[in-house]
Amino acid sequence: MATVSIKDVAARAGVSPGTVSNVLNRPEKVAGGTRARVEAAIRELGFVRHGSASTLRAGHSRTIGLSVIDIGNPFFTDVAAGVEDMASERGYAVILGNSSGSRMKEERNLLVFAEQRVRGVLITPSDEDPGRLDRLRERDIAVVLVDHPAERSSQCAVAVNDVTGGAMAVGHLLRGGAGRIGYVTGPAAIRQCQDRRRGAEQALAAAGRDPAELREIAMPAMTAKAGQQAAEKLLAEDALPDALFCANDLLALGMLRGLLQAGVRVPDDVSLIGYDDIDFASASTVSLSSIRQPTYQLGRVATELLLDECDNPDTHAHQQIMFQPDLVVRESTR
Amino acid sequence: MATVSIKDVAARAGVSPGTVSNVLNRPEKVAGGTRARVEAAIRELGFVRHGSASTLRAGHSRTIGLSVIDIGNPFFTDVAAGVEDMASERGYAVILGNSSGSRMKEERNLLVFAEQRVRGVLITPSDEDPGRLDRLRERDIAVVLVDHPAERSSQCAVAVNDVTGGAMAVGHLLRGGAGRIGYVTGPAAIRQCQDRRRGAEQALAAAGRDPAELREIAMPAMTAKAGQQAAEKLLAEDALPDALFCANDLLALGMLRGLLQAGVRVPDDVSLIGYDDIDFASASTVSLSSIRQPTYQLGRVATELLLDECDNPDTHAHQQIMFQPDLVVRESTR
DNA sequence: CTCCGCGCGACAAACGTTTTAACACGATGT
DNA sequence: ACATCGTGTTAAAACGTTTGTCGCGCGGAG
Repeated sequence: MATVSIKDVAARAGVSPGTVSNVLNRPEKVAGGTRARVEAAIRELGFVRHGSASTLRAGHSRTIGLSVIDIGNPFFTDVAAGVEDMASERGYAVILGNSSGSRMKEERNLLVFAEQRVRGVLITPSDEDPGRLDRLRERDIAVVLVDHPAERSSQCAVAVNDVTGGAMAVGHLLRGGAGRIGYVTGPAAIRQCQDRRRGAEQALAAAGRDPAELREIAMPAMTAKAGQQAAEKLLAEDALPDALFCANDLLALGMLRGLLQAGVRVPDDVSLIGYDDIDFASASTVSLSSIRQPTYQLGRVATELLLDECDNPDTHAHQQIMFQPDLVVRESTR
Repeated sequence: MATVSIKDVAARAGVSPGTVSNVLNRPEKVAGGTRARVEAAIRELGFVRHGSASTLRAGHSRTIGLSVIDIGNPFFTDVAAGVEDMASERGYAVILGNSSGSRMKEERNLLVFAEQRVRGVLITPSDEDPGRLDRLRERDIAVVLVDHPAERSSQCAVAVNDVTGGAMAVGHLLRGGAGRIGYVTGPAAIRQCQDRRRGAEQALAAAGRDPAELREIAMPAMTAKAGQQAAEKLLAEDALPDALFCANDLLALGMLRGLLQAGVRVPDDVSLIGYDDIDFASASTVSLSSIRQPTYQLGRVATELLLDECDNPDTHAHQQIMFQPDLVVRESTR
């Protein structure tokens, strides 16, 4: 039958509703005996607090939103795992929003977050427009950028240095003797793609080469399928580069499949390096060299910053944290 | 400046709050001119409905919960994609809960769902105890089982025939001339593991062999890491089976890595087949034979059933839908 | 013996929406 | 001219919590 409310619990325990609420939210304020009686009543009646009522009255929820670009990408799954662990340690629930790289879907997810009155939002923005985020902040919703450097110092952000990562990747290719290098990337709006390219160009320059040599193959998505299409595109032309740097491992795995199917040998004909070092990178046909990032940590730390901002708004100091990536060499590069 | 409420909108548009609510929920009930005025006010003030207040008063939310066993497994990511697409087409938001195979976490996620007063729950249960689900139903929360057959006809369920799939896999191994066959599986509590084994045994019996021959290697998780550990376990013994059937592709990929590292050739020394046909199965060192399931469809259809049950509780007829799997032969099997 | 302070609970007023019943007002039919 | 009806809108009562204020009773200080 109908839902059991705080009133029913109060009646059963012989106290007032307010006291039940206190037991729930500030147990230390209520005397031991009373508390025990209330807790017993809660258990017997199977009471579960009405989150909406609580949110409505209290003005805020115990919920945070997480908006990612592609939940199908193991990189984001790992981040999400870190977020979820930290959030549930602190008693928060996570609403996940997947933008699939579509600005419209991202927008809609943020709307859902706003409607649910989440306490804060973790977001890996799919483009550089800060407007949406400002609108959230106007609504008293804390925002922490994930895998994206801060746009200003008045906000928290957690990122990994993508320029360094890009330089590591291409530096490694150059040390392997690569001549012409191709950069397989995703939508131009995605900052990670830009930064990794900048790093690649720096590595070229550092080796005394012209950064403009870098041949860019841009795809509309950063999935394995897109990677395979990039391979087809590349093969349709005459001259294959000596080495390919892919902006993430999914692209690289798709590229690898595409190349192998066409009889191109990796790394003998073409060196190939990815980015993210997802689990599957080491399991692929030719195991994939890649750039490793502290993914799970990224999620955990971002969540910690967000919850600190929520729970201690006065003492909170905004932080911009930048992790460093690592080069992982496997079979796909000379 | 606090949040803008329906009252502010009403004042601005010169109507009563009730009318604004009508514009929001039953636009056809309000006259064209008024509606336009209200909509303008909403836009100008940047009003966004307070979901909690709405849920509180209406008695139910526009939210469903999705509880999966391992969001790190691409199988579930695909299911989740189907769920999310269908849900957002129908105006529902999805709260994702990942149980990581832990009963306690599953329990906690269901509690969060209950607190949020989700309209319904999609769940791939991590064990066979129906008690939790009954408790949800008592609270008027619809439940649809995903990738799990119904326990009774008074509920909806969407599944893929795992017995058939298991039989397909082992039948294929037998046709390849396999002698001793090993079954690498996960926790005994997971039904999929049991059913796939039953199918495997049926295939053995059908080939005139003793089902008891099937050598079972059970692991505590169904991840790539567990698969690699299974390989180590197997290699520590004397006699390797001729063929291995892994209960999912992650186990199979881990097993593959473990075997290759030890110098075992696949499929020459050992045939290997997985289950789920995740994207990465075709990209692995030796591309993986597997059993394909209509994953995305599974999510979509399950959500459709759930929302039908929520939106048309009277006319809703419970359905149990069973899809059929497909055999995908690649390089890892003879 | 009185008074103050304090710990513990009760009371009641919100929070922002939905929804029901009632109402105003023209149009329609007799 | 009157009753009837339909359309569009309003007023007000919920929904289940949280929280600030207040009151009670008890122990210790004066």
